[in-house]
Amino acid sequence: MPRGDVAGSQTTKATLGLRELVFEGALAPDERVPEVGLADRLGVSRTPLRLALATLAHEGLLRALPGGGFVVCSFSLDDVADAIELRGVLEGTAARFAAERLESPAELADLVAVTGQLDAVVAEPTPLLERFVELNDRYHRALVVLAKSDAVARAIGNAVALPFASPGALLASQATLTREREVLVVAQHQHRMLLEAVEAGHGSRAEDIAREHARLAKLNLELVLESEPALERLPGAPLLRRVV
Amino acid sequence: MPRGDVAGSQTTKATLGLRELVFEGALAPDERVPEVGLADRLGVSRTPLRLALATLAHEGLLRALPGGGFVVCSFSLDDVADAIELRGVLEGTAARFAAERLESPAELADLVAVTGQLDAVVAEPTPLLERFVELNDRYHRALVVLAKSDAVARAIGNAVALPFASPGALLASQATLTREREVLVVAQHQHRMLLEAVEAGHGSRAEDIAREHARLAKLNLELVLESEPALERLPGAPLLRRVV
DNA sequence: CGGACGTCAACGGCATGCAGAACGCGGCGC
DNA sequence: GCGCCGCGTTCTGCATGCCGTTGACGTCCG
Repeated sequence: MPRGDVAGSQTTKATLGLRELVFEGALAPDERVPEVGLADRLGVSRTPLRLALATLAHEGLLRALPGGGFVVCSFSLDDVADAIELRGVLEGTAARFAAERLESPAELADLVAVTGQLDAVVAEPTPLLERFVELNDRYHRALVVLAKSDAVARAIGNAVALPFASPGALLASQATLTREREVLVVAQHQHRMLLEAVEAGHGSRAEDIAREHARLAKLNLELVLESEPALERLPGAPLLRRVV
Repeated sequence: MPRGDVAGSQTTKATLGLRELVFEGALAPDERVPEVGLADRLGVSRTPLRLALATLAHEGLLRALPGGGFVVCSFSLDDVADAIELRGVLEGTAARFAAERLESPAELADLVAVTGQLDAVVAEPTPLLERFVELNDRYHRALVVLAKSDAVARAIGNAVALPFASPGALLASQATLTREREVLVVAQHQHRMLLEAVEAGHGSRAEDIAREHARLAKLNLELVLESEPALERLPGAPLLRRVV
C-alpha cells in the first residue's frame, strides 16, 4: 500500500472513478450522492471516497449540502458559456505572460513543434480529429508552461475541471459534423497567430487571440447541441440541463 | 454532533485552525507537516485533519509530497505578484460581466451604498483603516455578485485563498505607513470610476479599471516590504521568502 | 379529514486500530 | 575511511465501528 497519492492509491482510484461516474451520468444531477453504495461500486472504503467527494466539490462538480452529503451539480448553458469564457480569460493571461516573459526563442521549441504537427493534421483532406485533439491539448499545456506562473497554472487547472470547458472536449464530440474541418482551420490559424504574437513579445495581442480562441469552443457548443449523436459523445453531457 | 460542514464541525475547526497555524508561521515552510502532533494541537482527530489538509492543498497553501504527507508552500515575491495580477484579471472579468449583464440600476444599490460609505471614510483627516478594509471587502464582494457567474465567483474565491492576494490584506498591515492616505484616495477613486463604468455598461473600461485597481496591491506590497513593523502585521508573512 | 407528534431507520461524521511503506541509523564489508 | 546494505522506528493511508442527527412514515388527537 503506497503512502503517497500515487496512481494506484485508493483515493486516486475513488476520485477518477467518481469523476467518470459523474461524467457518464450514472449519478443523477441534483440528487443526493449515496455514500455507502458508492463505496461498494468503486471498490474502495468510505474514507478515501470522502476525500474524493471533497476533491470533486472543490472542482465544482459536486456541491456540499447544508445537511451533509453531496449532490451532483447541473449546469445551464449559460454556466457552460461562462466556464468557457473564463478559460479564455485565464489562457489569455497565460498567453500574455508567455509573451512578456519569454527569455529566449529556444523556449518556444515545444510550441513550434506542436504547431507544425497541427498544421500537418489540418492539411489532410480528412483530418484525424483524435490526433488534433491530442496535439491541441499539448499546445495548450505548452502555453501554460511558458506563462511561468504557478498561480495561473492552478487557476487554469481548476477551470478545465468542468469537462465541457476543457480545450478539446467539444471538439472530440463532433466527429460527424460537417463544419468540422472549417473549425479546425480557424483554430489552427489562431494557434499560429498566437505563436507569432508570443514570439514577438506582443502580450496584449496574444491575450486577445487566446480569448477569442476559447470562444471558438462556444461556437462548437452550439454546433454540438444541434446534433444528437454529437451530444452523446460529449463527456459530462448528462450534467447539462436544457431547461432551467 | 452535526452532520454537515456547519460551523462547529470538527473538519471546519481543523481547517480554520490549520490555516491560522500556517499563516502565523507556526509550521515552517518547506517542511513536512506532522499529522499526529497537529491533531493533538488542534484538538481534532486525524480523519477531519486529513480533510483539512486536502482542502488547504487545493487552495495552494500546502503541497502534497510524492512520498505522502504535505509541506507548507513558500512564496517568492514573484509568486505574490502573480497572484495579485491574477486576482486583477479575475476581478476585471467580474467587472466586465457586471457591466455587460446589468439589468437595472437597482441592482447597483449595494455597490453605491458601500462606495458612499467609503467616500466618507476617506474624507476623514485620519481615516480608520480597519473600517476601510471592511468596506473594501464588501465592495469587492458586491462586484462579484453583480457578475452573476458562479464560475468567476469560484475562481476568485480560489485566487484570494492566498492571504496576501486578497483585496484588503496588504492594506491592513500598513497602519503606520505615511503614504497610507494617498493609497486610500487612489483606491477609492478607482472604486468610483469602476462603479461609473459598470453603471454605464462600459465593460471593457470596467475590466481595465479593476485590473489596475488590483495592481495597487502590488504597490502596497513594496511599501510593506520596506517596513518591518508592517511586515509583521501581514497575515501569512512567514510564508514569504526574500531569497530564492 | 388534516395536522402534529413520536418513533424508527438510515445516513453521514468522527475516532481509532491496523498494515504497509519510507526515512534514518547503525553495522558491516571493501 | 567510505559506501552500502539491512533493520527498526515512525508515519501515513485505509478500513471499520460507533454515535449523533435527520428525514420519513405511521399514528393519534383535534
